[in-house]
Amino acid sequence: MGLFLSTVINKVDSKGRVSVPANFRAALKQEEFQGVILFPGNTDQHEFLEGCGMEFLERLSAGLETLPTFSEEQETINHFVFAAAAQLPYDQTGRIMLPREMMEATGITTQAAFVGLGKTFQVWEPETYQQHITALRARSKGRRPTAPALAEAARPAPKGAS
Amino acid sequence: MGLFLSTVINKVDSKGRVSVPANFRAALKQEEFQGVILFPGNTDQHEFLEGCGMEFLERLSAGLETLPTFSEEQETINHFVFAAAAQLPYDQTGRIMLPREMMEATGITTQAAFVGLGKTFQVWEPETYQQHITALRARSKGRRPTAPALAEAARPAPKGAS
DNA sequence: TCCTATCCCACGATATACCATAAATTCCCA
DNA sequence: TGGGAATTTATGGTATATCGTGGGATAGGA
Repeated sequence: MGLFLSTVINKVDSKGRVSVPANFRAALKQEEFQGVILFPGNTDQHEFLEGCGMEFLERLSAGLETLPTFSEEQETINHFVFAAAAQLPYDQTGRIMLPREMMEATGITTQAAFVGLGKTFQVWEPETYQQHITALRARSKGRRPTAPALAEAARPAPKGAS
Repeated sequence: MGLFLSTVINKVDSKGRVSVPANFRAALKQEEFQGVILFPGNTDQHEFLEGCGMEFLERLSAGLETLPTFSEEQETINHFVFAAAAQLPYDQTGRIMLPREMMEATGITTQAAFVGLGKTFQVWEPETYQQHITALRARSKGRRPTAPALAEAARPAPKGAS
């Protein structure tokens, strides 16, 4: 399964269409549903969209089944993720249509930043994202967040682990 | 899996193309994706690029899945590694195209130094790298750098156990 | 009917494929 | 041991294909 990598800013036209970056589409090429899933990102301030492929959602759903059925926690996630999600197929040139309410919630008007985060991605209004990433950087100043994680990955074993 | 060894300086042409050193490519030969991944090295001062193969990133991604989905910690690392990463396939002669913003961030113009670091490598503007290595040398003056005992590393591998 | 979503084209920018050359290395055989 | 010959590697230029983008046509639903 491919990973979503790098950050791309694409234009949103007057009809609400945006090109999904070609490498994002490539990461989802072998999936059955040809398109992406978007749902509101942060539950407090809906300032960005979370995105993924259909298979990821299915895995997430499977993970939620470990929580007690009808528990408040499970219900909360169900509402914020599944109920609010939009299943957006590509048109023939690889574009999707952003639902109006998602554009309004995120402030996206003429541009959208696609931010690859590995198994998922995010969609932001570019300036809002810039502020977000600046804040993130300031918070982790001095620390090197990548170092411990890389040491983890460098370990020889995890290939066949499950 | 091969290791990235030695330091090579290659030319960057007017289109931003650079040859990945042949022995680096050999280290990634058996990987599915024929190319390299680059992302900003130091998060504070982006003066060099970190490089690796796709499988390395996939293992890193798998490691991050042990963190809670959508957690802040996971998201922070994702932003610094995946969002800033570029997936660069070789052309038919083993070259990659350096993204413009990476060249600007590192000061790379006409030359790039590929520095093998074992499981990963780095890409520097040659003069900047020279300063860096000089500083490193000064800092370790008199001391003698040591590595973890080899016996420790050999232990987890049951294959050749005595 | 009107509105909106999907399809169908067409265009410009740019990345990728395809060539060709030169330097360096390895290989082979005298 | 030395001197080519054949490969590999790095590098440069040109052509082709892909991607993002825009606009118009068509179909379907309210």
